[in-house]
Amino acid sequence: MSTKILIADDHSMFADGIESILNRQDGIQVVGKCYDGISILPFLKKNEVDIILLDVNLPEKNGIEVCKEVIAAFPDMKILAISMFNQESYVSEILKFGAKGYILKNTGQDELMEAIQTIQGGKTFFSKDVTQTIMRGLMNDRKGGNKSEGFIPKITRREKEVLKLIVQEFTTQEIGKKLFISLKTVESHRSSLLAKVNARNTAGLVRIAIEKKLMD
Amino acid sequence: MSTKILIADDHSMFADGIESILNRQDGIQVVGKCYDGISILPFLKKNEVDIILLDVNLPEKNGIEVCKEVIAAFPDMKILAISMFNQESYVSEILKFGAKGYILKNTGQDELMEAIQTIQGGKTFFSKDVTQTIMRGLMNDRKGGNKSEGFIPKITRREKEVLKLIVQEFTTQEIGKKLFISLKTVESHRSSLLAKVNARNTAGLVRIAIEKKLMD
DNA sequence: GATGACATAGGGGAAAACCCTCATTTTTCA
DNA sequence: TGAAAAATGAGGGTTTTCCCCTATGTCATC
Repeated sequence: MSTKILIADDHSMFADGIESILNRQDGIQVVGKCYDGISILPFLKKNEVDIILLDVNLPEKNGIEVCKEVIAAFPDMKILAISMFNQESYVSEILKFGAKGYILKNTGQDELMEAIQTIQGGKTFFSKDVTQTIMRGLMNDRKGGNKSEGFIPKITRREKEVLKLIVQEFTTQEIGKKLFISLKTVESHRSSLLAKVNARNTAGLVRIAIEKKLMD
Repeated sequence: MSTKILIADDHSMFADGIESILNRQDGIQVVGKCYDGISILPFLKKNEVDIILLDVNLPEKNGIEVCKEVIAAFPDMKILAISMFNQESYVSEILKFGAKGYILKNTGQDELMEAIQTIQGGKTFFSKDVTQTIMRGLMNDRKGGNKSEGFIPKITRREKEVLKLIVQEFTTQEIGKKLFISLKTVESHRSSLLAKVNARNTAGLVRIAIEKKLMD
């Protein structure tokens, strides 16, 4: 009776590597790999899975969205979030949606095994660095108030088109001509974009778009 | 007589994973792992290595720097660059310094093996996506005429301060107050910045500033 | 068939960015 | 110790962005 693991990461080299590590371990069995966010739920419906190793930064549908959906459909699913970045916003966001642990990609395989075993045992697990980040975040929250910083906005198809053109230095007018829509419509999309990413101006919009890879 | 490989990546989970994959292969032997840029040269001086799998985005000293140094000390060293990002600037930069190949972290293990064998055979290897990126970059160069595109403009100390604040969404007026200078002065710096990076507006300035890491 | 999200688009106005020219002082460095 | 580079700033203009408001047609979904 081994622990069944699903790996969800768009970097297949990474996913394959983890699989190779885990399959050498006793009592652990990698039952599947998903290279994007949308194929996870369908997989879970057809296969038995104990723990999902979930990359926070997935294309198409990011890890936080996926986590929300998975927990909604399978409330007891154990999700171990894995991320490149030790960002307080990611950590707190995905934990809010029911992830049982959060580790960084620069943690060693010993710690990975420890995390899996801890979570399989029903407890939670966090990398040391992550714990620190959370603590720092909490302290800042008390100081800074209760802004829901870092939450990932959902950008629509059209908004994304506009966003790409903005980042490519086209003006609102030029974007209108390119997309065969009115200047005013482009302005609408710009406004929505600014509101969604919580930016004050184009500079912030572009920075956040790049930081959060909103154009992929 | 197996191919001796050194893995250089700060995400040890990734490095361990690759190691696990490679060690299953015949004729390949992972002889070491480095988790930062500075430990690579010392390792090479003490160990025999055929191919380095080098992450482009290393902490402390990035992959491009490392590549330059390694090739300077070991001109025949075969370096396969690995990166999360398919950015033309990274690709062309590290190839300029003697890397023999460039693959993305989202390529599968088959392609990884192919890349290693190709490079070990003395040839070069690039992911399909990367090839496309390079081609696009070259075509843009030709279209753009004979400007030395991608050349790094020299940003002055003050300009850099202004730039940082622009990227942080401050307006010209606010920047003036923060730096105790006139709005007009800030406008001057903005103009110089736009001209130096060859951008049409703030959007481009911010994008290029991030792409070229002008704020470090 | 209603509800909600999305895309469309207009008017009007305030603010910010952008562009040109020019000039003075300060720093840097060869 | 000069010349070059950088930093400062003004006047006066155009363009673009940003921010309100409202409104309509489409499409999916419940």
